[in-house]
Amino acid sequence: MTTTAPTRNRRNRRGEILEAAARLFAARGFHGVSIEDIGGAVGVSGPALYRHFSGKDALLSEMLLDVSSRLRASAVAAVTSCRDPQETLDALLNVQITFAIEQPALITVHDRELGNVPEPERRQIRRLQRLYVEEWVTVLAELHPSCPAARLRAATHAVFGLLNSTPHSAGELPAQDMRPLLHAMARAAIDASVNGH
Amino acid sequence: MTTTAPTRNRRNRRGEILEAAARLFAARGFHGVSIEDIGGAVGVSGPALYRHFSGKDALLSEMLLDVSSRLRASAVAAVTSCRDPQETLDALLNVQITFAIEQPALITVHDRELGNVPEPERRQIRRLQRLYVEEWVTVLAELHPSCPAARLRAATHAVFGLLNSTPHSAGELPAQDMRPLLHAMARAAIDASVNGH
DNA sequence: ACGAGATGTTAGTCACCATTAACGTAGTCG
DNA sequence: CGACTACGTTAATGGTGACTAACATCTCGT
Repeated sequence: MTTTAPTRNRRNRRGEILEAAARLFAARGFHGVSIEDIGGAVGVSGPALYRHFSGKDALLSEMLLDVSSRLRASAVAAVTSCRDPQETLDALLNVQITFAIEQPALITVHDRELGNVPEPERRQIRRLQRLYVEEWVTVLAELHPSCPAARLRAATHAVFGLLNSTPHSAGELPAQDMRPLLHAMARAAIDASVNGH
Repeated sequence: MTTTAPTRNRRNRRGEILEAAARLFAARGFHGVSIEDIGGAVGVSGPALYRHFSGKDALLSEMLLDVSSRLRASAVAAVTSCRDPQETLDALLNVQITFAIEQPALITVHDRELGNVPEPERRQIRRLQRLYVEEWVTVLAELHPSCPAARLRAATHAVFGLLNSTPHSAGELPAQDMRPLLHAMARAAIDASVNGH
């Protein structure tokens, strides 16, 4: 019964909370979720959260900081491990697709709730997001040097919108089919965005 | 001086309120905006809103009902006024692009805040949204009869994500360039989504 | 001019919610 | 054995916010 009890019980309360909070924030928005709700979702009640986080804001900050760091880190890894820009672009697509499919709640919160993060860490998250976008723009610029950067940036945001649509098409298609579909659509959209440049 | 005064002053308070509320809801989320905030944004203060709407929920309901009705109506118009499915698809793309570029706040609220609409009208909004999606799926199915409907639906949602990215790439590109860019990307993405079917 | 309706205003009221206080209960380690 | 730490619990507390009440004002149609 109590096989992994000591480790299971102690470890991961923090993680469980972050996960439950992400799901709730994605569904009802930061202000639509109470501390009590989050506690309830992991089986403890209310103020127990303050044993793990200094407050609701801090919880959100940590969540977004974690997401944007991981995205950026994956992008950097993709860029440094590929020779060919084409190959790099594929790798970047896979990073974003994996994230969008495996962590839809986090992706949703990531692009909706930045405004609720208090100032010190807000700046840092924005910085990471900007750097992430720039990884994409740099690769695209290598592939299409004559295309203006503003256009590449707009195209990049559009592709993010496309890929992050997964939460909306929730149960429509199995992940196994969704992945190549998104990849193909995004590739085609990117190619079209630089046509004539 | 008082040319259009009587009409201007009296009429449109309602409209002004809906517009201001849309902007605020898009920026900070339904629960992040107070009645006082909305009133302040149109120069009246707080409870004056209850002269125009029965409550905050009703305000949101009306806003989303209006958006989804307009979208669906435009889609129906596009479908009935075109012979060729290709032409119809172009018209649908233009509908969504126009909306996304001209009413970014409404589009944002439209796909984030449905969860905060109370039950009776929630169902109706969902219905309109579903019908709108089905207009797209129907047209796509005519163009690619062998492609499974689930795949077309997922592709449609992905295209919406792409087109609705405008609020994110806010000032990047002038609307004049944004429009053809989005059109080209969406077209290409759609074509890619049915490749091999 | 007068009463009605439409539109605002300010001062409650009541609920909800983030956060803190004060108080247990285990396990751990000396 | 103790204390120390990690984690929870149930009561405040204080602020905010939706909504209501009571009280103007302005514009009309008559």
